[in-house]
Amino acid sequence: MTKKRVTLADVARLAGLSTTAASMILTGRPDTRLSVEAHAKVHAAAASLGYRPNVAARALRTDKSRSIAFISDYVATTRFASGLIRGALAAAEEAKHVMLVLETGGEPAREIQAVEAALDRQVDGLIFAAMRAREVFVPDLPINVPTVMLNGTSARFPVSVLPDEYRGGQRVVERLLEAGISDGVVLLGHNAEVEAGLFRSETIARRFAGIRAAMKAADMAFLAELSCWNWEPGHGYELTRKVLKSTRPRAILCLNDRLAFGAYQALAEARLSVPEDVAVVSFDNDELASYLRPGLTTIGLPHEEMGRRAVELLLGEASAPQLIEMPVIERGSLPRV
Amino acid sequence: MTKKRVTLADVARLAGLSTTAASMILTGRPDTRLSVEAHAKVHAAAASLGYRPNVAARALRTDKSRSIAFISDYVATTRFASGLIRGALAAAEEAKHVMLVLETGGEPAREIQAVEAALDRQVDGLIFAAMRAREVFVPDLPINVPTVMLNGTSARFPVSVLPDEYRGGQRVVERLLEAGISDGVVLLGHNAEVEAGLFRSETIARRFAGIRAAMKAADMAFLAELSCWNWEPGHGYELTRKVLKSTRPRAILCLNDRLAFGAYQALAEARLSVPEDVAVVSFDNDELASYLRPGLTTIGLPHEEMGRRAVELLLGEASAPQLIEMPVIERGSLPRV
DNA sequence: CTGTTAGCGCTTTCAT
DNA sequence: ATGAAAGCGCTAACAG
Repeated sequence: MTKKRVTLADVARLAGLSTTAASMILTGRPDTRLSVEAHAKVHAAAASLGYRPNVAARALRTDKSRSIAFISDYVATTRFASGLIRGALAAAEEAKHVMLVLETGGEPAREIQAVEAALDRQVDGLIFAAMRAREVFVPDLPINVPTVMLNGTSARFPVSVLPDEYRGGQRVVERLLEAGISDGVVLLGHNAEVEAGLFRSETIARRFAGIRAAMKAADMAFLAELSCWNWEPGHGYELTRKVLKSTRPRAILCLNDRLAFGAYQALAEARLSVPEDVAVVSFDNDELASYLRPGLTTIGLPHEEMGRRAVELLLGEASAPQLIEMPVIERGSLPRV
Repeated sequence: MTKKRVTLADVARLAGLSTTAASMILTGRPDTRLSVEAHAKVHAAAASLGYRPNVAARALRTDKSRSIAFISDYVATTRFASGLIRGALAAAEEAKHVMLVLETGGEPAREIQAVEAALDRQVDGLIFAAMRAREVFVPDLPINVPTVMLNGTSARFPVSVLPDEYRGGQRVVERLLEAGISDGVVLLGHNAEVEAGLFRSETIARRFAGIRAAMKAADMAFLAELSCWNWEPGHGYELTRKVLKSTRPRAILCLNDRLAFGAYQALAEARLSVPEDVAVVSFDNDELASYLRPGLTTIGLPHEEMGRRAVELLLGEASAPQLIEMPVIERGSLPRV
């Protein structure tokens, strides 16, 4: 159990060389000219002993720990955005880095602890991730490692990765047009404050902006705009039920998939079929979207790609914010003409 | 940016003491008898400089890195079991540890890399987590730190944390009885091979065993057993549709919430209401369960609790496998009498 | 071409 | 009651 680990000195000894030589050979430094024979001996020794470098020791010496920290409010553990962490994990692995995951619940005290815990371990970089894209609280501590904001922004750290919501908003309208639908569209999930960027998320405001811009460009107007504060299935259900009493929309544009889910329930209750009677299109590409019958056509939040990009920016060089394209996920709730 | 970090030596110098004294005071060693004054000076110096210990250096010296590794197949990033990671994260934080998360996709090569990456960083313990509880592949490497299996088992490492599926199986039947339902129950998601423990998961086999035992104890028999290999909404829908053609069940017992989701769709289509016409009960407590109308009563997989327990076992002392209770989550698809 | 030496920042005997 | 010195495992100057 407590068999001592093999050290570089052991390898050097077995190879009959100095630790310096062993170190140089094992780390593959280019400028050094040790004999081919020496290389062979060291590698053989390392292999036979099962040598593994002690990263802590190396970090102490080189100031490079080959690890990064992923600090998030809730995102790490939310179905909704676990894609962020998965993408980040994959990119980190490719770069032979390891990722610490820290959750803060959005509480300042835990934020501080998390940053300190990460910095104390000499991480090579920090990712601040947010469940809802917005200005992220970053504790006012000295941070002397590269930092990127993921699905959020910070005045202090300009490098951020965000979904291209404006373009996504345009796309959903364009997609409606492609389906031959240019009127009778109900907007589900409107909220004036959010649209003004006051709450929830700046990026959602951009989603609205994109939608408005495309509507205007196509000279379209909504048949109705149904407002609610939260975007849960229950709200989608109630609002859709209500609107169906007074009018018969041709399509429902939902601000997220959970609202769409509720809309489906109300539509089914009213014996209206999707997409023949009423088409539905939405945002997020929640797992839900594939469970629905028919599958929900939705503008996906590219979480995995975002997570990956964040790590690449962190480990490479970058200074500009990055907008990641939101793909149209075709499923069947909105056919093409 | 590259302002050098404050070291213990800086603190000692400012306090006018040796690093030894500073170290002892800051780590709060009990047996030492430095003057109260010395304590005050060191703490003041540390605070004014914003001193933070270098964990890598400390780890090198003490062989304790205050970090653990969470190695999983997919679980870290799956909505289904992100609770595992969240619980583990919370417990690690409480114990002032940090958690490395590694994903292997179930590929042996990546498993090996992950274990090596973790061990190279001197982690204090390893958690192997599986998305589906079963015998987990653990690479055949020397592992000299405490290890616990989470939602899985390994012959090599006896400490494991699993849901108490047998008891959960019994509970669902007992709950049906409480609702006054003792016949007309359809089992949705039967699979002979799985039940025999041959595929998918050993724990699911125990779920079946618990169900069977409780049925027998109550002298009940299923009206029908609908088999399928995968447990996706589509299967639940199709099978329910089919069974409704020939019979009218009083209740549907689903092996997971996704099947139940499909069953709801078929029931709605047949204009049968839940729970008045047909009651539904299920397993997992997927997020889905709360979206349904009415909410789905389900036997929850206690992921968060499991993750938490795994870390506690890892950091404390433990040698026995742990069975975590599966709670009945009441929602409305199965009223009490 | 290869080895010696000196730390990285910290804890820990062991003296004083 | 306090400090000097050694050393964890590794890398990087600098000599040979």
